[in-house]
Order: sequence, then structure tokens, then C-alpha cells
Amino acid sequence: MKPTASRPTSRDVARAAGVSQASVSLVLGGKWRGRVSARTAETVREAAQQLGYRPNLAARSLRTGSARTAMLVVPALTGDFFAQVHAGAARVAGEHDFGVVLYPSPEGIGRAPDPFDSARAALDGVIASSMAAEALSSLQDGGLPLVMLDSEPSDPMASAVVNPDIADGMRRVAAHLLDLGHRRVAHLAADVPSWTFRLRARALHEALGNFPGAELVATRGAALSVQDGQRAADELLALRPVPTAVVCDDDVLAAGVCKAARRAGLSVPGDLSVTGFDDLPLATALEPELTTVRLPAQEVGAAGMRALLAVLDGQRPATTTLPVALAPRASTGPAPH
Amino acid sequence: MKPTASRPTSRDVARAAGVSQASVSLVLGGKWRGRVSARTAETVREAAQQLGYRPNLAARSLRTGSARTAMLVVPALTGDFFAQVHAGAARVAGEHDFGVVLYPSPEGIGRAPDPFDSARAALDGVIASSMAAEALSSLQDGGLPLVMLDSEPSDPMASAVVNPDIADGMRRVAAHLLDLGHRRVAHLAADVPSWTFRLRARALHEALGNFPGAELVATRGAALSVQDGQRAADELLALRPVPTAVVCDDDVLAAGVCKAARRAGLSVPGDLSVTGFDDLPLATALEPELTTVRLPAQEVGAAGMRALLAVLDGQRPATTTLPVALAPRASTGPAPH
DNA sequence: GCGACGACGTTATACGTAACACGCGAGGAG
DNA sequence: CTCCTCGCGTGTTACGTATAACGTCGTCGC
Repeated sequence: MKPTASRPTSRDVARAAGVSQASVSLVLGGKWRGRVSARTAETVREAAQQLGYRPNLAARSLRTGSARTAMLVVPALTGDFFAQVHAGAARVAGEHDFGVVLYPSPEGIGRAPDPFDSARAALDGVIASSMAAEALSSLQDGGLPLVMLDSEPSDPMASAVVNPDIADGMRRVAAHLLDLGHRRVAHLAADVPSWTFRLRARALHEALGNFPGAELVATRGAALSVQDGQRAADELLALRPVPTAVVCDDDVLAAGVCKAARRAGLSVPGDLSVTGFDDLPLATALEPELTTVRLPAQEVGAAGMRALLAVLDGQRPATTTLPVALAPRASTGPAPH
Repeated sequence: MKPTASRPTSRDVARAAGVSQASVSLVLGGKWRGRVSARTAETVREAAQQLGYRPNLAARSLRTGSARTAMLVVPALTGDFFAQVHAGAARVAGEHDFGVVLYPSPEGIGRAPDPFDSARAALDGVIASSMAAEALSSLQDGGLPLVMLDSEPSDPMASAVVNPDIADGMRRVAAHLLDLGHRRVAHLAADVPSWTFRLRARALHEALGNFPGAELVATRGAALSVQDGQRAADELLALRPVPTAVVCDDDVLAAGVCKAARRAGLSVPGDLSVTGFDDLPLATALEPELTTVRLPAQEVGAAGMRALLAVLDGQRPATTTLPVALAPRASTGPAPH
């Protein structure tokens, strides 16, 4: 048999139900109030069910100009965070008869011919997380609504912005460490040109600067890998006097710091407190478990999808900020001395 | 202005180039040899470039019945593995003017109305990794080609199968431990009803059974999380005499074993050797770094996409098996005594 | 010098759906 | 009795593309 078994069309359903194709479209589209009798509508639905009819999305999309599909652009598939974001977006989308396709941004894939090209025409909008602006430039002329996640609120490209309250998260980290008596703190920053990391750095600087006696003794940048984090941490731990705490932009970097500390003969949290960010599964796999900041990943995705639906509806949604929480665990303790 | 800035159609290009729409379609479709002069073809291409023309995929798909898009169904977005699989698939797809959309399987998302429904009509085929068969059942009547990854080779649903050589990986793990003198080995299995995990168990049993003096002293199952792995490991480490090595179906489970060992006062690898599987980023974040099996994730995705293209081309590709490698690290050492 | 053929284009059509613009009774108002 | 309205459906069209079927020249073989 042929691989493509031809599927029933709305015309087939119409024939089976003894009505016209137009009526089938009205009934199945849910807009039959006052146009088709309840009895007929029921007959149509039964016939459709019987035949296992599914509308041809290409045809619908061609006719309406809308694909009822959003694209979620993420910087990488790795880690649990964007899985959660996608889950949230997919949930809200499902509630509105919308689909979501996932697109890892180009740098994640090897060489990919402009990934938007292949899908742009079939899309209603894009939800993109903080990432290199270059990957988004090809969207500008597409005229597609764009919702940005975890990004500069006043971004001119974005139709809407949804942010977890990054600054507040970093302030909580700082307060937690200050409470424990830490005064000499180092910062291990993610060496990624993204708004969210710039904000993390600024919030930490401010929080420590506003506290009399506290000092940010050093900052190092590192790529988002355990190995790079470890290398940068080696430098931080070589400082004299050694900092009593290292604040990291990400859990992965914190894992690197823990390794470096152990190699340097420092115990965590006895000699050195370490904090992460994002609360990846990694955070509880390490020993000691990482003190970190939990972002509402599901809610970010869901709010992003809601914002996109609002934009498509002609509204102009305000920037949304979602609360975050500190997850205090075993990698932080009282400052030595 | 309206959110939907209307895009140029092939008719617009035709008008701009002073030819008919049909010629535009021929030229841009690359089938103009002997039908259109080189001069005219060039004119058309220039006009298209000028207007920034992109074909409407919905219309093309409606006309041809093919969407040039494959769907990759993965059990979860978490972890680095499926990111690699996707990257490989996307690379091969790009080389053939094909697109790939990613679909996390339903259990990953909350409650999602059959995810295939929303996309089925716009797809040419599906690539699915080992997962609950239930999620795939709705594909059966769709008549779509289905390529399975890391799954039962004789699966009747599958048009083709691509597997990393799981059994060989597990045999290498066993050989590595036997080389180090281990004889009393425990197995921490993933409590997931998937072919790949059944195969891992069987390969381990056989490898140990074939070696005189070696013994598989216990098996426990656990869900794929650090916490569950740790709980199951507690039971394994309570055995007397205690095993000298624990083989895990996954790196995440191995992380749980490491935590349990430390709490039980056992040093890794001094008192206990631990092995993982899959070589997730987690494996090198832990201390000691995990001995594990590296799967050719990129190649699995690429081979899957090639198989799908072959099926669409009318061929019947054979089952593909890809080689794996042992990554010996610090979590394994000579057996005590 | 005539038929045929090849190179170059065009006209016309179909894909499956959504929705506009009608038709057609029946019943109520004037 | 006539006209309007309203409930219930149907005929028809358009979306943008790919391609089969069909001209229309100029050229070449005989």
C-alpha cells in the first residue's frame, strides 16, 4: 500500500452527514449558533467522529492566514530550565487550541540555514528567550509578533516582555550571605552577552555596595560549563585573603567552584560558601546541595504564551515580572572567624 | 498599522519580473531546465530577491501534500542528550531542505491534548525516541512514516530503527569493572518501561554471568531522579557483604549512588566503584567524575533523519547500529581486598 | 517549401478549508 | 394580503502554490 493513506476531508464528512461542506465547516468551527440546527450539528459531529476526520492544517492556514502555532526559541536544550518554560507555554497554548514548536537557536545547532525561514510562513508569533540578538534579526522583516523572555524590558523589537524577578533573586542571595556574616564576597559571572546576566551582576554590586562593611572583592567571567567555571574559580581562590563566599551566575558555574574548592583544600561550606542560580537538577545532585535561586520556569513560559495571545488579539500587554524564591541548602554557612 | 504586514506572493514576483506566476514557480522550484531561458530565470530571481519573497509554506504544502517537515518526539527536554540528537537531525535535515520540529512527549508536558493532532497534517514523518508506546498509538492511523530511536529493532510500528550499541556499552562497563577485580556487582536499574533499559539489564546480566566467579548480587529499580536513585542505593548499600561496585542505568542514578555512599561513610572509588550511562554534563560536574558510557547522540539524530528521508524516498532502510565508547573516569577503581 | 520538433512561456486547474452572500419557507406585524 | 425578519442551510469564492496541458514562434531535416 501507499505510504500516504489519503485522509477524509470536510467534503467527505458532508457527504456522510447528508449536508453541505459549508455546514461541516461551521459546525466543526463552533460558529453555528443560529446558523445550523442542533440536530444537524449533532449529525455532522457524529459523521466526523465516525470517519476520524482531522482538518487539514495547511488548507486552514492558507485560508485564514493563521497557523495557530507559536515558535519558542531557546538558546539551548540542555538543562531543565527550558523544558519547564516549554511545558508552561504548551499548557497555555493547549487551552487556546494553539500549538508550540520549539526551536533551539542557531548557535546550538551546527550550521543551520536560517531556521526561521523554514517555518516563518506557518507561524503566528515567536517567543524568544534571552539570546544573541543576531539570531532574531531575521525576524524583523517578518512582521511577526515577538515576545521576549528574561530580557531588556524596553527592547524595541519586542511586542511584549516577560521576566522573572532576577534582581530580586540576586538581592535575596546577597541578604542571605550577609545574614550569615559574609563580608568578603567574590562574583563568578557568566561570560554571556545577555541582559539577564548583566542584571545579575548589577544587582549583586548594588546589594553589597549598600551594606556597610561588605565588599565585592573580585569578579571573574566564565563560559557556562563546569570546566570553565572551575578554571575561573581557581583564580578567585588564589586571592589573598581568600573570599569567604562566591556568588555564581548559574548552578553550573557553582559546580565548578565546588570542585575548585575541594582541590584547593577548602571545605564547603566550612571555609567557603557557594551560591548558584536557576535551581537546575544539578543543584541537588551535588554534595553539598547548592543554595540557589529558583526561577518560576513554568510560569515564565505560560506568561509568555499568554502575552503572545494578547498581542495577537490586538492588545498591548504590559511587561510582566514574576517572583522568584531563594532555595537555601547546604552549600552556604556562617562565615569563618 | 495592522500586525500582519502582507507578504509578497509569487504573483507579485511575476508582475515585478514581467512574467507569469507559473514561470516564477518553475524558476524558484529549480525545475526550469529547458522550460525557461537563463536570462528570464535570472530576472525572476532578482525580482524575488528584491521583494524579499518567501514561499507560503501552507499553500505549498496544500498543493504538494508534503510539508518537508519532520517531527522529533523526545521523552524529555532535560539533559544534554536529546539536544545533541536534535542537533544531528537538524543538520541532516537542513542539508535536504527539510525542517525539524521538536515535540516533548505528553508526560513531559502537563495535560496536553494529543500533541500529534495539531501537527499531523503538516508533517511528513516522525522520529521518536524510546518512550511509552501509548504516546505513539495515535500515529498508527495517521499513516506517517515512523523512525524509532534506541528501540526494539523488530518494532512493527517502525518504518526504520536507529540504535546506539547499548549492549556493547554495557559489556564494556562490565569488562572495565572485571578488569579492576570487582566480582560482587549490584545493578541500579531505571524503572522505566523502555526497550533501552531492558537491554541494559540483560547485557549486564549476561556479561557477569559469562565470567567465572563474578556475581550480580542485587538489582533495584528507581525513577530517573537523583533522589530516587539515592533511596534505592541506600537499600543496595545495606546489603551484607556490601557490593564493591554499583552499575547504574543512567548518570542521574549514579549521582544518587554517590550521595548515598558518602552518607554511608563509603568512599568512591576506594570502597565502592560507581558507573553511569549516557555521559551527561552531570558526569563531569560530580566529584569524583563519573565513569560512564558516551552515546553518539549527534549521530543518532543524524542517522534517524537520514533513515526518514530514505523511507520517504520509497526505500526500506535496514536497522542502523552506532558504536559507543566507554569514558573511564575517577568513580571506578580497583576492588577493595 | 513543408512538416516536425524544440525552446520558451502561458493558461488553467486543483489542493481543503472558511466564510460571504444568498435562497427559502414560516411566522409576525401592519 | 403584503412585507419584513429570522432560522436554517447551501452555492460559491478565494487563499498561494505547483504542474499538466496547451500555444507560439523559429529552425532544421528532407
